[in-house]
Amino acid sequence: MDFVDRARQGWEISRPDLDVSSIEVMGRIGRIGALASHHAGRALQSAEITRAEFDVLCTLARGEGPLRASEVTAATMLSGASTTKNAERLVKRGLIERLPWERDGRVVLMRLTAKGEELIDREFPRFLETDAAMLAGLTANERTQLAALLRKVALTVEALT
Amino acid sequence: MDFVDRARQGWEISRPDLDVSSIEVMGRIGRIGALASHHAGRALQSAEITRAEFDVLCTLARGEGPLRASEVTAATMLSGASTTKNAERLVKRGLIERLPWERDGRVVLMRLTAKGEELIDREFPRFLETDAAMLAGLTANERTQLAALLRKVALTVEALT
DNA sequence: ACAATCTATTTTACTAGTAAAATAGATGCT
DNA sequence: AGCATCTATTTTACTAGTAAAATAGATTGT
Repeated sequence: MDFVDRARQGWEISRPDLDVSSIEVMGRIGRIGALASHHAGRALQSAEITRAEFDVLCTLARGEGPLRASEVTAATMLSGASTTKNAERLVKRGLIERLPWERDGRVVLMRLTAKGEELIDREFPRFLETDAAMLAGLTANERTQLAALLRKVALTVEALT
Repeated sequence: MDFVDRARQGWEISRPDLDVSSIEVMGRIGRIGALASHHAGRALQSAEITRAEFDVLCTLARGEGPLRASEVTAATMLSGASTTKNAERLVKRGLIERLPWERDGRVVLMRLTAKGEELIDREFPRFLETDAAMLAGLTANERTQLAALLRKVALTVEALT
């Protein structure tokens, strides 16, 4: 009995006429996402960094070369204002640097510093381990299947504007 | 090519030694969850209600009878302080009411008003429809499979404290 | 019974995130 | 070229969420 089984049971009793089957997938995605995010947040406290800041660093770490602020905004799914604030905090901590872009003076490029790279080298593998631990209940085959199904959903959802 | 395919490609180039396969599942869960949540938030603007407030109302709607504030806190995964604030806003809008519990004076019970029930009757089916639309790319069989796999993950993750 | 302790919720003080306005640079049209 | 328009980022003013302290009621041990 997971959280969604209990929720579904509740709806069955209070609104038996509704077809709530979509929560079997979407409700679990929301719940697992929130739990995983809380977990990661707690794990990152030792690095004195927030989940959002870690997301920014990961985005930069996996990008080829510096990224525009707007690219970071798109990847993190936060507002542009948030990107400015996160960037300020990360610059202050010496984890990233901002550079102008000579081809367009409006653009601000963001890049990891050596210290930022180190933080990712240290924290990202730990992050991957906790993520992997959450999939411990599945066989390799099930993981592949699950990834493929989620990929289909992701493509549908990303297409909805 | 969804968001995670691009992220994975990035890691492959910048950190080819790391096994980032867990993001195939966990990264997509996070991404789909965030997109779905943004979507729902936008849809609820017409009802002048936030996602968090809607979650509180749904929790109460599917519960049998009034729920304790602490039960709402557990279900929404927000802090107790947030439950107090959300409850205040919802009481002010006449969508819920707070009652004392005679068996324990510390406890505050929360219950939907008729107006709150109406809002759920109106908005929850619309919410289910958008959720269902996100699964449009899957066959009925795939949906069942996906739900079963996510259920396993949910049970693992919920067990991690 | 009553002091110490525990528990549920609220309050306080603060941090993070946002929408909309402001700023500054680029582009297009004549 | 020059003015209107568009675009990228930052600033401002505000809302939502939180941790920790405060409050108030319950429980336990003597």
